[in-house]
Amino acid sequence: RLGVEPQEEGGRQEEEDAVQGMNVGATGGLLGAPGPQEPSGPPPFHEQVVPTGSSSSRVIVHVDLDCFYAQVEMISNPELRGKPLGVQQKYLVVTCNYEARKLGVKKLMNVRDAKEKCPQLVLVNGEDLTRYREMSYKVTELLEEFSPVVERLGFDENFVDLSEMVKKRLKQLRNDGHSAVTVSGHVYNNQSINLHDILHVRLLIGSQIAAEMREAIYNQLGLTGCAGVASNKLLAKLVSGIFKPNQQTVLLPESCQDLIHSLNHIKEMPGIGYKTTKRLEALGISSVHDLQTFSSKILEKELGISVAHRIQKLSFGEDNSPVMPSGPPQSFSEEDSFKKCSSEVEAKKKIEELLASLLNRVCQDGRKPYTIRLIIRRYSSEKHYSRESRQCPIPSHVIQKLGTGNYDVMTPMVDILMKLFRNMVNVKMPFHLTLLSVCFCNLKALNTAKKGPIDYYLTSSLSTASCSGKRSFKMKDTHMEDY
DNA sequence: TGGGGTTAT
DNA sequence: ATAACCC
Repeated sequence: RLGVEPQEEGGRQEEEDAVQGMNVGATGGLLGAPGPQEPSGPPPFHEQVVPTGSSSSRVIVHVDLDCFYAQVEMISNPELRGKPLGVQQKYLVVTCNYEARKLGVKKLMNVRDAKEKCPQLVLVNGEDLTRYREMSYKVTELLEEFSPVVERLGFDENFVDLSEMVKKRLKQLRNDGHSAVTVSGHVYNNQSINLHDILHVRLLIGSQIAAEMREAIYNQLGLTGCAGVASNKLLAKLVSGIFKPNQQTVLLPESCQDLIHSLNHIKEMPGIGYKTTKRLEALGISSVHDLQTFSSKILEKELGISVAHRIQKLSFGEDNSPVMPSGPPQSFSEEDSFKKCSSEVEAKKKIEELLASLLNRVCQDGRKPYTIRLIIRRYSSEKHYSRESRQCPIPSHVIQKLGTGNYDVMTPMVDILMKLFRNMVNVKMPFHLTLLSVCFCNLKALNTAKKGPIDYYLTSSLSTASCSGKRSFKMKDTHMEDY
């Protein structure tokens, strides 16, 4: 099931996947040397078990763009190339290019510290995510052309399940009856490749596809990035970061333990976050080895069976979570943080601003949100930050006016949001907020032409009306009562 | 710490 | 509605 353990299901022959008549040449690309050839070693890979197909052994790629926001900014303004560049949100440098990193700038560094370290640092404001978001989806869509199963992680990372593509290429190789399989990019640990091992061969083909993906992303979008190829998402993600800007690496199964033990602390394990790390540390667990060898029973009692089981699997490099196709977003939100907001009118202005941007976005998306949410963060001196939210359904008459552009949808929405606001914040008492956010969720596709017996009643006469993408919602002068 | 996202409970 | 996770 986990694909990490090559031995798992011994010798069944799956005719479909057997590669016959393939002349396996020497190889190595960058690093590969033919593996040791024991006289009574493994059979040639075209005779081996190929546990692919349903669930056994997968080939996963993790694609991770280099300093994504900075790259987008350099494309927007090529004069920034070659200079140390930081992208600023409020008083933070959230990311920076490699020129800036060489000079000591780090991600999420305070602007003052960054300027001190690097006085020549050029800063651009990155609080408006629009261009980043658009470029991000172009990357995902490009990857979806290779294989439809693409999962986004943030704006700059994607997982792709290559298992089916690899299977097809193996078949093709068999039909062509020849050709050496070589690796593209680095092999983790400089491990020797064994072309008689079908798992190695499949991962090498994955590395070739990964290289093609990076080439396509560069040629079509002008972006560079890293890739990691392995048998599950955890390992692919960990290995993608081994050679850092604009390179790729593949993990062969025999080096899996080395990879996970190269983590210095469990907090570096994707899936183990801030809270879990604290709880594990309280149990005396700090290294991957600590977690591997800790009593499962006690861990379950402490963290619950679900989390305990999942993270202990992770500590062995095992991760059976599927690559879930992300598809279109589940929610749209806009937020703004600030030092202080302490009056209702001030809050209303900020909420109107957030809402105006959101309405444009949701309009361009084409689907309609059925739920709206308001999120706040209250000032608190020491407490680790926590947010509060209130949500409610969007009235159906408002939903229907949502993409039409003809009616004022701001006013009823602002009214709803201010009710949510007063539900959370007692405006008769002093308050101090440091963040406001508005979120549209529960998105549903417009009813398209297909008419089930039920669909008929749900169809709105206005549902496909105009949204050119040019018009924008105004914040002042909010009554646009043109019928 | 920003300005986003996701899923699970 | 919150809490955890991810970037």
